[in-house]
Amino acid sequence: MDHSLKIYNTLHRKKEQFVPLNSPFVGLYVCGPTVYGDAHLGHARPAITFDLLFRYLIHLGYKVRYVRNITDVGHLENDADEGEDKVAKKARLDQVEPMEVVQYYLNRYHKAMEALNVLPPSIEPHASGHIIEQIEFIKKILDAGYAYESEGSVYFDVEKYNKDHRYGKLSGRNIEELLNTTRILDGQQEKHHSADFALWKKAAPEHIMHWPSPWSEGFPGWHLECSAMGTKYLGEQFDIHGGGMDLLFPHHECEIAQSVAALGKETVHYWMHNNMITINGTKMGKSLGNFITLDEFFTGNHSLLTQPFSAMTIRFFILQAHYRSTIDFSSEALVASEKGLQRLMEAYKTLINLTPDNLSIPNTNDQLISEIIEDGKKAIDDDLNSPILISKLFNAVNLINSAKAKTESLNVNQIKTLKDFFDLYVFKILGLKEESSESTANNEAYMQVVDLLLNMRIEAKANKDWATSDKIRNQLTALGFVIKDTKEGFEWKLEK
RNA sequence: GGUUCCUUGGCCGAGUGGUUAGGCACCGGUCUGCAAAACCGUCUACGGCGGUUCGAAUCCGCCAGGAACCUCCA
Repeated sequence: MDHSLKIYNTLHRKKEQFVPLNSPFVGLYVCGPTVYGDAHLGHARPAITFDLLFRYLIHLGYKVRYVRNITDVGHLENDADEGEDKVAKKARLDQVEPMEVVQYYLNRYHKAMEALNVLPPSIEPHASGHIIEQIEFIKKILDAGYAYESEGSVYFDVEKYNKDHRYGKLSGRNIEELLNTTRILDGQQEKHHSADFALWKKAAPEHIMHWPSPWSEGFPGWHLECSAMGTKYLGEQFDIHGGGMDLLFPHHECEIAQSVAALGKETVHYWMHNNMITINGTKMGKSLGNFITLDEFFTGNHSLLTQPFSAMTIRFFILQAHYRSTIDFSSEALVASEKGLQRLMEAYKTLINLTPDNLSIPNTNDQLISEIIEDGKKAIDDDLNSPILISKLFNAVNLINSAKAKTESLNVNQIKTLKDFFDLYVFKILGLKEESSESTANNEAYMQVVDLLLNMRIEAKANKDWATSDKIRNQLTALGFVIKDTKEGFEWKLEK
């Protein structure tokens, strides 16, 4: 592939040229949700970030296998190796089967992702559907000597691993200190060290989610699913592993340790991490209780929201910040995004309906247009810098609007070039789309009625009957229509 | 306490050792019967103190404030 995509590799803390292992194939694994509650704004970020990457890699011509897992077992509350399973707890509270919880929230997650125009991944494996693979993975780690069994559970031996390899290379932690300082204080009987993490947990009698294994009736540790399913579908070595920055330690650190212990080599070439969404400067998170679900955004039904926000506004809001920066949520910021997105989309419509100037009319916009396009491509190549790309799109918006106002000139070739630019970057790569306005045949009559009214208003205006013309406009406005007077007559649309 | 990171104008948010980011808001103008929309233009910046440099908001140090991870979180 001929491209110059650079991505920031958390493993080396720098941007690196992206070179796939087996071009034209690219393996991409992203940590998906634990399905025990509705998706919130924070879930939208990795989904959209890696959707952008997925779309761009496809555009570059790669055959991408995108795996995004569903965690439906093994994710415990409070401590990695203590506490109740999140899904099981929800099931107990709601008095339903754990798999009912999983199915219910998974359906809702899919619906939210579709609204956000996030492409479905190639494979969406469930942890509970890969218990056998996870058991096999544990056996390999045991055989290699980096795990031990203790009262029916199996733990990863971090201290031993750290002697041969470096535990903490991704997160930059010095585990030796951790081991030394916590060893004595640790009250947990089963584990040799507090830093050790569970690969397999023996199920307590009241535990409702458990499977047979060589060690006990139990369930797999949380970190294991990604190692097992990632290598199953993408191979023992694959290109990109993504997820939220909060997963860097311990989750991704443990994944590396598991892979190296079981397979003797590192699995992932590029680690990518999206930053958090903050609210009043503090992380928005499930456990912090300050999150807003995506449904609440769509309905506006939350005390922090002044109005509903569409899925595309959310998507645009997220894309307006670089994925490695925190992004601070506020209703005000979302209103700004909503208006900006509207302006971008309007400009596209304007562009399509633009009457081209004669080719013989000289203008100097060829250079400007190629600069905009070149800079936009460079931006996305530079570690997916969507905010810069968007700023370039707005430069194009400016040009388009100026052409409409006849202060700039665009010929047929330039219009075509700009349209291709928008089609590719706005719709295909950034994944923005028109809000669904069902202009079906059913609406045909209604649209003609509005046109009729506005034509009557034109007549009234011609007769300088301002009372009638204002009455039509004001009443349509009150109903939610936006009326624009133009040189040619009028334009209208229905807001929301 | 340990590790890592951040601090940009009214708000959100890029970027950078010397050249307009962009969006939203505000203000002035063009257009309009009046508006809206659109267009043009103006205005608010790089936390504080030192240092390196011809030049730093950009590099270094210190200080202040904030955040993330070190327990589950995208």
